[in-house]
Formats: sequence, structure tokens, C-alpha cells
Amino acid sequence: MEGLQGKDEEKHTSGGTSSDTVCCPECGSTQVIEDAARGERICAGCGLVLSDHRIDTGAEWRVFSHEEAEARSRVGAPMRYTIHDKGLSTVIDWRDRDTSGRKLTPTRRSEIYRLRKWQIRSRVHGSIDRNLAQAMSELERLASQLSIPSSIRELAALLYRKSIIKKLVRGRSIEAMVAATLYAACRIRQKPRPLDEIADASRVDKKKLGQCYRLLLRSLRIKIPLSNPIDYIPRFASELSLSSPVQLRTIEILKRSREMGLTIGRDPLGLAAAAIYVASILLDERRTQREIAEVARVTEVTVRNRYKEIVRVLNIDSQGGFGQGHQ
DNA sequence: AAGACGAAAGTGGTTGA
DNA sequence: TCAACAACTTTCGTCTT
Repeated sequence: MEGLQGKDEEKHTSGGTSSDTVCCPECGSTQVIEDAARGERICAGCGLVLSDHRIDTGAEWRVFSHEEAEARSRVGAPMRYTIHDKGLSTVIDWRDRDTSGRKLTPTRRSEIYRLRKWQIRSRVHGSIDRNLAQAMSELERLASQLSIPSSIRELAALLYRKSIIKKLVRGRSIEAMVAATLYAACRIRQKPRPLDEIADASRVDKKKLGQCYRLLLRSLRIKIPLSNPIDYIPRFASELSLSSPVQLRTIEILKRSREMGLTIGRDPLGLAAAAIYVASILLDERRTQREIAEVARVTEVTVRNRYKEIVRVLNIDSQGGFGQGHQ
């Protein structure tokens, strides 16, 4: 059981990050040819086989429509990281009937009863599994409360598995670690949520959450770039029910702000909020500083400060245009 | 009266000795 | 490990719409 888990993690580590920048030990070339048919990777420089027996995870047939893709799916349920046993274990039904629906004989029945008991024990009693089972239900709760899509949940679950293997959870609360992985997953997928929002939804305080998050980045060696204010815009705009022109203008403002060096060292949330504020005024869909500050989870003061800087540096006048040119 | 503005003091995190 | 520091928050009084 333990062995299997380890292997799976490895396989998926390289999958998402595309960190395949191997160089050939013979000639140092970084050009690699993938020979999917043979399952080999070959150096383009000298022809050395770098690795073989790769598993082709793709389909071995082509499909031409969605229905066809559905129909040709491989057997079984998809493997999922949010289920603590990855959805792969066999479940013994609680009904005392066999596959054809007949009632079981008393001896057979007690046998099944025993099997069922041991199955449950073995599933939930390993310390890792028990932890995971608890963590996954917490993850599910947290994610659905924040309405985070399942693809991000899966990523969070994967991160959590890794952190268990690295023994990061020991001595820390499961909740805090789960929240941290979820926060990280959101940022990796460029759908960042404010730290406060996740802290509020879980019972973890912001400080602990931040600590766990940083630990996660350090020990799992993941690099997550600073969150981009633009990533917040669609969500904030919809919460403020602002039209899409306002969103576009906001993004434009943010891009220009970045060019002008306004963004360095600044809280992305504050920037996003201020840019929305400016755009909402320019396009006559005014929202108050308070409203915007609330959805962005910063204070009005911060919105004001960023707003003043944006207006000053980008030469925006009250007429609605950008003052092009002279700075 | 609500919103916007600005000053001043407080807070938590980062940096460099 | 500690102090300095920048960014942000809290609080509050004043001005504007």
C-alpha cells in the first residue's frame, strides 16, 4: 500500500509543471526527442536513450466527437486525489445478497461480515489513511464553501498527499495544512483567493495559514509567482456586478500601472481594488470605495492610496481618458 | 447623511547587521 | 536575534456631494 502511493506521486509531479529540462549526460544537449511508440526519450544530439519504458498515458485511439470520447473511456472510475484511497479500493456492499441478488447462506453471510469489517479497518486505520480521510473531508467542506472548482480541489489534494509524505502535517493541524494547500492550488491555477477569505472559511487564523503556506512552498520546492492583480478582476467584478467593459478597462489600467512600476512591493489586492475603482468611475458605473474594499478585503485607505497613485502616474483626468504622453 | 479624504498611530512581516 | 523599515490597517476628524 505504502509503496504504491509513493510511485504515483512521482509520476504526477512532473506532469503539471513540465519541468522536463533534462540535459544529456553524454553531450549536454537539452534537445530531447519523445518516441511515444517505443516509450523512449532520446537525446537529439547524440542519440542516447535517456529513458525507456515510459508509460503512455494518452489514449490509443482517436476520437472525433465528445460522445465517442465518452464511449471509449477506459474501464472504471477516474482516479481522484480528493478521495482518500484515490477512489481505487473495492467496496463490499452492505446488502446481504450476492451479485445475482440471491440471499446469502448464513455461513457465507458471516464470512462477508468479517471481510467487511476488516476492509473498513484496513482502510481507515493506517495512520496516513486516517489522516487523509479526515483531511479530504475537510478539503471538500472548505472548497465547496468557497465554491472552488473540482480541478483545483484535486490539485490541493495532491499537494496535501505530498505534504503528508514529507511529514509536514505532523505537529500542525490538519485544517491549517488543508487550507494552505487549497490556497496554494488556487494560486497555481491563477485563480487566487485572498488569504483572509480562506482563513475565514476554515477555522485557521491567517497567521497559521500563512506559515503553513510558506512551509509548503519551501519543502515541496514549488515556486509560485506573486499573484497577479489581474487574476482577481473577473471575480471581484462579478461580485460588484460590473459590466465587462469595466473589467477590460480595469485590466488595461493594471497593465499600464505595471509598466510604470506602480505595482512593485504593493499588495495585489489593493491594486486590483483601486484599478476597479478607477475604471468604475471612468465608465460611469461608480462603486464606493467601501464596497470595493470589502470584496477585495482591504481597507478603504489602501484603495485610496493606490487610487491616488494610479491617477497621478497615469495622468487620468475626470473626463475619462488617459492623459497620453508627458510624464 | 453618506461618501471621500487625509493624518496619525498601531500591526505583522521582511531585511540586514 | 533584534532593530529598522515599508506597506497596510485602524481610527478619527473634516470636507464634499
